[in-house]
Amino acid sequence: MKKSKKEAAETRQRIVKTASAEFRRNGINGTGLSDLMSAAGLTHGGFYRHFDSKDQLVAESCAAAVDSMVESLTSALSRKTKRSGLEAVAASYLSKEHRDDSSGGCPFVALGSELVRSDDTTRSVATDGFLKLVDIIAAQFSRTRPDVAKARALVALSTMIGAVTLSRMVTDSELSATILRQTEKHLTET
Amino acid sequence: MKKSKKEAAETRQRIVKTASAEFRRNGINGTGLSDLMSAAGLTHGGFYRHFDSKDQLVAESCAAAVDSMVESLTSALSRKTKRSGLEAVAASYLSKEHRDDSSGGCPFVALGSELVRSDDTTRSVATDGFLKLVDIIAAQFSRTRPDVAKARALVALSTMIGAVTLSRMVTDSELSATILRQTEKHLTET
DNA sequence: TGTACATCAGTGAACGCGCGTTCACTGATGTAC
DNA sequence: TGTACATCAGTGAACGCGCGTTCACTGATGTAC
Repeated sequence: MKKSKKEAAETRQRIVKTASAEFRRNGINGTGLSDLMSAAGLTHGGFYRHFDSKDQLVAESCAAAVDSMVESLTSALSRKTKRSGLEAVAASYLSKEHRDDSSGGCPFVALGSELVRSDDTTRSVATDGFLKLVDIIAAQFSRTRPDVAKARALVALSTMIGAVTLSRMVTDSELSATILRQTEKHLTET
Repeated sequence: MKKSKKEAAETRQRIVKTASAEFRRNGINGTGLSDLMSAAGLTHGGFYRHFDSKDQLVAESCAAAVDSMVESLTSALSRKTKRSGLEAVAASYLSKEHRDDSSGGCPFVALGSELVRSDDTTRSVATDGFLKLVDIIAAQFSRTRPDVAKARALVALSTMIGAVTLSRMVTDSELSATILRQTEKHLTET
């Protein structure tokens, strides 16, 4: 049953991609390796041919989720439907589509409080990922001193992460929409 | 071994209070009923004399955590060391003390992504609690129209919740401090 | 190029463990007469 | 007020279950000659 090196590498990639979505959908604690491997079309016994532990997969799938987020923001910026870069990012990040797409959305929202309790490797990966997103946003403040731009980006990202988290938590759908709308308005006006 | 009604009520209250801290410290999934009951000075078998399920305790301890947060903000406001109410709230909420006190701090930070996946009862409790905090902050914008004040409070709270979550997640302590400081600065200047 | 053999991706069963929940039991509390 | 009895808070052992991890095994792949 051995697969070729190429196939094995593809399998590994598929596990990471599946995990990246499943962890964001059900949480890290809420996703068992058995379910996860089934979702990737495999049996759970093979997991340890690719990874040393669940923690290692968590770290790698967190990095993958950040990468998809970088792509998403870059794509929102390239469409340029808004006046400023921050407006384009905010419109995309604070959309109902993002709120309703936990498995494809921002890992800091989907996994926020779980990442805080993760091991150092995962938290390092998350920190690097956070800084990547900060840089993308800071680059939009082209007429601002770099350190000020970074500070503004830091705060804008914190605001958006908090807002989407709350918009998902709240049971009142009108309140949920208000949180997104008012946050977008606030970021747009600043 | 039966205890008096008064003692039983005290025990129940003690379990909720302990749970409220333990859930915030280790997460909901990370806190077993057995450990929790030990922390409250009891054996785990007695749990179901007081609660129908773990979920019920989660909901009640979330409400208790919100109450303690209401107290904390009210106290910060009464001290009046700052120029405005929002500044007083921000200074307290965005302090290193709050960042480093997960078990005594804001449940939306400590449990954010877990609350999103909790049952409807808990999410309702969380929603009510969120609105309580919003009202406290909105009341500080006394010279503003009520709906505008509420909107501003909504955004300010989202910002603070996102910022403290990230300041706890990040592995770089300087970055962590920067997130808190810049967010406070931003809220203070607005 | 062809053959013999080592490698190792993937399978499926099993491991110990801690989880939430249940239950028989104890004995002080609270109630009925 | 005193006594007999029901109640039920708390104990400690046990339940089934799913978790992360391990392992013997299979057989196609990759390598050495």
